Amino acid sequence: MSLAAGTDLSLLVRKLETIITVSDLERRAIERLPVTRRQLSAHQDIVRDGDHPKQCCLLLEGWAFRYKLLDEGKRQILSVHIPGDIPDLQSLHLPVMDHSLSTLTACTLAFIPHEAMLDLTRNHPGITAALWRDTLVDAAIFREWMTNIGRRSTLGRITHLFCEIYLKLHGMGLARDFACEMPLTQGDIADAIGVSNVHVNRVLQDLRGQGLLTLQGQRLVIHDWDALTNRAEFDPAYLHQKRPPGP
Amino acid sequence: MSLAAGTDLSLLVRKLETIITVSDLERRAIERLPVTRRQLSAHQDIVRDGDHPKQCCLLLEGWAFRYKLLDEGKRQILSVHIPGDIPDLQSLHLPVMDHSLSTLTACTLAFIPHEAMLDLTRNHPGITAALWRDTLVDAAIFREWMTNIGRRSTLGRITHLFCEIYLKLHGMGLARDFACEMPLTQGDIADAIGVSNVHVNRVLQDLRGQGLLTLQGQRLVIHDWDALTNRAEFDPAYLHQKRPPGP
DNA sequence: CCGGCGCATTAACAAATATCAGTGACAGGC
DNA sequence: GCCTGTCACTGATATTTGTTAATGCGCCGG
Repeated sequence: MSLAAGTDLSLLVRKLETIITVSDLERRAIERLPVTRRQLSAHQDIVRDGDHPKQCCLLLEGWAFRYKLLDEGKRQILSVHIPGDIPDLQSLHLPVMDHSLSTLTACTLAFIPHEAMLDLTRNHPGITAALWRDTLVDAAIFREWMTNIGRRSTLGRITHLFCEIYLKLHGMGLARDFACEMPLTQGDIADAIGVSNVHVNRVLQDLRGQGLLTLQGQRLVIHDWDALTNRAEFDPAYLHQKRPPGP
Repeated sequence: MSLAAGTDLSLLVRKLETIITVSDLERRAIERLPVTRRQLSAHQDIVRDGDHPKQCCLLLEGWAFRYKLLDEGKRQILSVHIPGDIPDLQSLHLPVMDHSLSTLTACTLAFIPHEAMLDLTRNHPGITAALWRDTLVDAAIFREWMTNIGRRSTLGRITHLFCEIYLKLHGMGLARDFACEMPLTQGDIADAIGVSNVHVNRVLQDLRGQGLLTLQGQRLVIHDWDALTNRAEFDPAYLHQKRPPGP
């Protein structure tokens, strides 16, 4: 808990507002939540497969991702998270983690005790519905990823991932003009879309060669949004964003 | 609404009991829900991508599945549902369907108006939590499927799918002795695990050749559960079943 | 009883993708 | 300023998987 708590939690309010309308009463209840701020460097696990967490975390700054590890070091990345997300909200009702959550870049996190979140939901059915809905959007994104991994070409998978990340950032006001940060390495992208890192490299070169996008350092620039969404068969409906998702 | 409504809805209670403990008060509230029973034959859409449903359906008899369609007829199956499931519960908070729901076999369904479900959740926070949790388990299964499709061998994917289905049926008392119905065609399996139907055929023959399972007509018999779960790298934790999942 | 249809199966071949084995650029720690 | 590790990138080769096309079987309706 800190002086900045109100500020930290206003990010959560902003996130919920991309999904529902938040009343003043609800806003105040949210901003009264006890939070513990913590800084983590890149590639630190926040919760691990098998853990029984007693708190959720709100991502304030930086990127995080969820993943599962299989035999022989195979890894599947399950989701990518940006400021405003609560990547382990599900732990509120599923006591045992079935996957891990890790920082991708250096992050600032606000930890909120489950106790406090459950109190909040007990007293504010509207917030309960909003948080429930947030986990449902999460699931909708999983469904789209399944489709991406199972049924699209590698080129389609990569472009679809980029379109999604750009729109998520844009929805939180963190990107515009078809450019954004892209801290995922080629190996991360590979583990997110179910191919090898070598193949990601080759397809990225193809995409660059076609002039569809630039990916340099940690920065993605999309040169032709319409062409890209076509290649990806990208339809943003699954993101269930409140406002019409014009980038 | 019908005389059989109480009976129909006791299936929902049984389902929730595999996940939480249901009080008598809650049980009575559930059994008071207004339901419309309907029979559908195999391969009928229940809700379609883009629809704005005004009700949820409880699956009473038969199997259903969710799917997305892509260009050129590609299809990704997202989940398989058995009696006790509410496959479109998410429509309670996500007004627009981002995928379709269809019967796999002939089905009996109980439709419950959103209005009535929302009333139920307003008056029974415990049920809200249970339903929310049910959608979270749904999402946990999506995560496992993503991993399955993205990072396992075709043989692993098929065996993993079979292990999951068997345990889900077992959890609802619909299967024992390592045998169960399996109405999925090879083409359905292919669309669930992201490979071609021809390849599914080849790998199934391999599995039969190894004596791990029998798949004849519409019936699956698992000959060596331990060997199968090993091949699949199957860990049932992600199903979040209340009781320890010994088959 | 026949015809049609969906499903399982097969083979031959083509395409996509993984694997392996590197190279070089760059950044951070000491 | 050097060492070390990570990351992007490359080429050769091996595997896996998809595609296409054809066959046969069993079931259902007329």
